[in-house]
Amino acid sequence: MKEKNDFFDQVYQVVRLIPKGRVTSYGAIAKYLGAAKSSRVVGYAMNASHVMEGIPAHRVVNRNGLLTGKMHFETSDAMQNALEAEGIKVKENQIQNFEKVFWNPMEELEI
DNA sequence: CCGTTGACGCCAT
DNA sequence: TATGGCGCCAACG
Repeated sequence: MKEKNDFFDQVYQVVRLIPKGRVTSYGAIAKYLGAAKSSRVVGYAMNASHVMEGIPAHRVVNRNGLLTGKMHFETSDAMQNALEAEGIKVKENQIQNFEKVFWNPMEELEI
């Protein structure tokens, strides 16, 4: 089977590898893929991920730990609810202890 | 085909 | 320290 090296697919695979109860940022994924300045594209890929299954987009937030994309979920509470269901505390759309639950693909994974 | 927008991030002021 | 602007890549009108 052949895997597409498309940037989108790369993003999807990294997002799927995010452990439960952990989160990461768009920039971290982009940087991990070698496109640190293309963090926007990561977010765009997430937008398209909603048609895909197995993409825990709720575990991906901006570098501030803010749930910037919650509005793109089925409901505004879906993202926060999903995060809290995994033990992640969210307050005012912002992840608490963000640096503690932050999952860095650069350290956990290997290019 | 060209212009605008977007679930971001960094730099400059 | 806070606010604004630019860059980057892809999709949409």
